[in-house]
Amino acid sequence: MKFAAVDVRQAASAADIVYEALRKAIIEGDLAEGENLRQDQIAQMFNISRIPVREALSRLEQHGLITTQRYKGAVVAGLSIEEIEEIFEFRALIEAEVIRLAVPNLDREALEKARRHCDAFDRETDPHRWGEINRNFHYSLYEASRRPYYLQNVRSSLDRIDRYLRAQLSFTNGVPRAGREHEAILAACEQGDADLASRLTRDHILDAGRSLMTFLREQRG
Amino acid sequence: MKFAAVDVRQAASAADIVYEALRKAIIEGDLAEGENLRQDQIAQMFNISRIPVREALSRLEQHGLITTQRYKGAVVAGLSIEEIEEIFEFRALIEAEVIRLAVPNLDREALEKARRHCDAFDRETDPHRWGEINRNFHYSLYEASRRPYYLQNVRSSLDRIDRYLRAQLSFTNGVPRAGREHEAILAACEQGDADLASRLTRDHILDAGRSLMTFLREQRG
DNA sequence: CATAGAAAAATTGGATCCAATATACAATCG
DNA sequence: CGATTGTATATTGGATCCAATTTTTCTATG
Repeated sequence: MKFAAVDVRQAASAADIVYEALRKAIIEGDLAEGENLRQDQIAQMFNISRIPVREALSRLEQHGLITTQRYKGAVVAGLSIEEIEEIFEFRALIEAEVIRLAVPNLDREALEKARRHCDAFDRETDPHRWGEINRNFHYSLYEASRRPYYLQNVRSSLDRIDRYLRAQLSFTNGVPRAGREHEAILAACEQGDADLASRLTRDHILDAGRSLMTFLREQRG
Repeated sequence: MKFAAVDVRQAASAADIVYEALRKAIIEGDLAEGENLRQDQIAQMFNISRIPVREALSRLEQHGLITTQRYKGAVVAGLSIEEIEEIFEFRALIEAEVIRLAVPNLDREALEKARRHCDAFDRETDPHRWGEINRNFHYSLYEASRRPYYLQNVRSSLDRIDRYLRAQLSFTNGVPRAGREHEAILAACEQGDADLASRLTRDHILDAGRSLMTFLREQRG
């Protein structure tokens, strides 16, 4: 018997849907840090019971996106300046290595894809989309590293600080600079210079971290 | 009225207890990879309902220690040779950096603690304890890095491959070598040579990875 | 005896209900 | 009037029950 190849991914469970929705809302900054997350309220929003909501919240807590206290509930986790600095330092280390490993494997297709995301980033005017496109650009290069575990950690660390990064990109004029740095990274990749791409990626992340720090220090006083 | 200050930490929930117990069993290799984990069976072992068990399993899945399929249940995750290699490579990167950051902060107390764990590792004859003592030794140095996020990732990556490492230490004679490498790392730390400690840590992890690879390739055929 | 199909058992995800505890607010007492 | 105590409400963690689906077992048939 012949049949079309169908993506038979298991339909997402309710807990999966809630988890993804809350994760997205947190990393995009739609849920402010410190905001209360009531199980019942979330359950009603999705028209489900609290059971899958609890499961979703438990997962979010494992990833450090929320904190929970018995009888008190969950709140969106806030990060101190020191914690944010540490995560940027970590990202610089990991992502510099990931792109170093990726460069030898980058083919024409991957480079073209990265080019499209790079251009899209420069053209985009909606602040809410910068974060997404920024991820797409970096991931399109990182994927060639063929290191799923590294990528999982890249994603996890970026998830934690993405909302701050997005806020900074929106409130300051960090976008043109990020765009230029993207161009330089992509050029190094196109020339097959792994060391240069690695150094530029590291600097790109540390620069963004420093900008964010000054932004936050002044915002938080 | 005077009274003693008491640690009023919230008693762990049932889900926490199950999570920690299963995590320990998996990383210590008491649960073999591929082994089925039935919610009902686990619930009965702990005399609780399936609800907290499900929550614990959901968390374990987030950490990559098990995989689940609807209507089929959970199995202890097995890692391919490539996945294990990648995790060792990742650990080498992270832990080399962590110890570099730690060395300047190591005080007399931390060094003495590390020395005790180092000696205990050499003296220990029970294979089941090597993994634990190995962790204690490395963590006692890493903690001085004052990088909680790095340490979280160190723990998470070590969790995934610890059972293979323990098996290899038990079945081959990798312990004396690891002991010598620990000595060298500790000596570099005592001399305040961060770069050397970093290089030695990196080599220590990569060496262990290579030993494990040859062990596994021959074991798996 | 081998095999296809039906029935039974096993197993998970989710809904509803209950117990435990924190918080907010009213009642009481000095 | 302020402080303290009691009570009602809000909220979470867990138990029990139900629905959906897979796996296994049994049975009928060629």
